[in-house]
Amino acid sequence: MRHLRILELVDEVARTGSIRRAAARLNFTASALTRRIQDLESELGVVLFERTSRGMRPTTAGDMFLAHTREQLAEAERLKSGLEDLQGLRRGKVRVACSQAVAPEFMPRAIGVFRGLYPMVDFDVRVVDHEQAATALASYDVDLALVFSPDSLPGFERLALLEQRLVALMPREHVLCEKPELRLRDCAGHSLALPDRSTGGRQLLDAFSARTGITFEVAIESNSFEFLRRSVVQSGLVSFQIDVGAPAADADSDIIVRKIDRRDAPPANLVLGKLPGRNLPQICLIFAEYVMDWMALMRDGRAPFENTAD
Amino acid sequence: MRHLRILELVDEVARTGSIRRAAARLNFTASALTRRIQDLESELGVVLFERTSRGMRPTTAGDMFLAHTREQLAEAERLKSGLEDLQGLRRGKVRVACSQAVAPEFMPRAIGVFRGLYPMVDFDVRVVDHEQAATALASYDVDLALVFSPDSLPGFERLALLEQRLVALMPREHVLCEKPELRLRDCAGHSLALPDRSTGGRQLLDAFSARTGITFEVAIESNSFEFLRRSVVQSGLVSFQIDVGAPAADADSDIIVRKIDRRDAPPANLVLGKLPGRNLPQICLIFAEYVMDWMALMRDGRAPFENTAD
DNA sequence: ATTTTTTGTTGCTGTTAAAGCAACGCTATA
DNA sequence: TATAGCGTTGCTTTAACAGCAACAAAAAAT
Repeated sequence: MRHLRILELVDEVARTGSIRRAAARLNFTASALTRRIQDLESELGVVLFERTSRGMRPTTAGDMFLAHTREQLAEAERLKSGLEDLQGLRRGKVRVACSQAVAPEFMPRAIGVFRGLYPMVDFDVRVVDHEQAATALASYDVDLALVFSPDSLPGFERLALLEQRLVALMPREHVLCEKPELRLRDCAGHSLALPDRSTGGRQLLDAFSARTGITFEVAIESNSFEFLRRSVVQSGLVSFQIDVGAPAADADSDIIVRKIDRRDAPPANLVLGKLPGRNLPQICLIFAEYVMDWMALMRDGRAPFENTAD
Repeated sequence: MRHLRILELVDEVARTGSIRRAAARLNFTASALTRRIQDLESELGVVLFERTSRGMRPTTAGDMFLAHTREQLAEAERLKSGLEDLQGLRRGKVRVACSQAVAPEFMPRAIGVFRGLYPMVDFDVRVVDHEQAATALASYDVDLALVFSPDSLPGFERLALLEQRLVALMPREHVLCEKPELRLRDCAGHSLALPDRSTGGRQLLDAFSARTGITFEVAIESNSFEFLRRSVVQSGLVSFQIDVGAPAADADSDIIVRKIDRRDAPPANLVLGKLPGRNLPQICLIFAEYVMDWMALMRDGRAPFENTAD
């Protein structure tokens, strides 16, 4: 939609913080960009950007205009999606922020199957932590967020949630394998590989420590779940993970998964959310509903891929 | 905002149902308008209007686009209002649909005082019945609606309501003046001047008739409250009105006001509302809050103008 | 049945808005 | 002090767009 071009311009200027950088990304010249923005400012009778020697910084008015801009652009996307839906073609782009726990298994599977149904749908998936998810939603960088969050966040409207248990990961030959379910205090004596403090799972562990006084031997700490998982095998450590993020329990896996007793780690939720009050494009709604269905199935124990390990 | 021009164009075409009429209203030529719309259609890859021999009729896609259009235009207004609000000057236009009952007294007073506070604010007030109020809100023709409505309507988000009693109007020398409060059956013997069936007050009367079997002598029926009021004096009839629409009870008035017993006419509400989910421009919010305050005062019996008759 | 009116549309022309190029003044950094 | 990066401006070119007159088709009026 050509008439929304100006909005894209100011949006890009705000994002890059520079006219020249924005111009480069938009295949535009800096001079033309300057003019467009000057025209807009004089038309509104308001200065939108503060000109510093380092670039452009939105003023208060600029921030207001930006909020408006992003809302209108998102609304236009929604219209386009709706019109295409009307023509029978389901297509578009779904942008979703998700936590690391669902990045290796849940999301790829979900999207894979979904794209089998709607091949024209593109995806943009970025892995983030809680705060990043909220800000990405707020700035219309993503349409949906799927994060593991113990309690409700502001700026986050819940669409569906799935209760998640904490599980321990350990190598096949580990002594803790014997019990079908573990208490956290059983793990205290062993060397652990823990996710860092920004993750939801770690917060549960820290809460346990604070409550009971039991401390853990943290041999390895990392912000990469994938790294932690490898460390379980390579270094013979015990790590923790969220239910949905744990590797599939197939026979020939090197990693054993054991659930943690409910009393030690209170249930927390994997929650699918959007920006409050925002109307999502048709295709995003379809995908959201699809994920919600999937989560409902998993809640009922009929997990769509736990038993279909390929 | 110049980039929203195309939206205004399609909006006007849809409203007038004709390119030439729309062009005339927009100080445009029909040829230019045709081109703009053709360009838009080819850009969207969708036909927005069905071309009939009598003019233009929106297609399904056109309706979707129109909804989008009106929302975006309204949103732009909101932004403008917000920006002006930021500069300290409170100005803009408030468009409100109201029922006849509040047209002669309540609205003029409210707006008069309000404009004393915010002189830069323009008003567009149109008198409508219930259904018209809802459609006017839905098509973004008005920002607010103040109507007398017994029960809640769809497409109508309540901001405030004020319980209203039914009152009888009669000439000074009328025999019914003696009692401070009337039963409806007392009025049955007298010649009446009634509002027509589209009004809320009349619906209360009809409900009473249906319930009790008591019928009224309808000497005059009209859709004009002003006409009915004059008829009370000129023809010596008894008429009915809503609390807030009744003439001020000052000493030298020719019209006497008597409340109807609660048992006869169940309380109904004067309600201030907006389109559900819509974000109103700043200035409309300010006015809405102002009216809400006023209604709260009246509910507490401290009516802001019943005793200040000038 | 025929004229008149009204509808949207199109070829052509002039105007206006906007993009690109090169250069300028400025500030922060090396 | 030199350099690199910033937004901005004068000038030229180009693309978008509004207006005029005329056209075809359908409805309304005669």
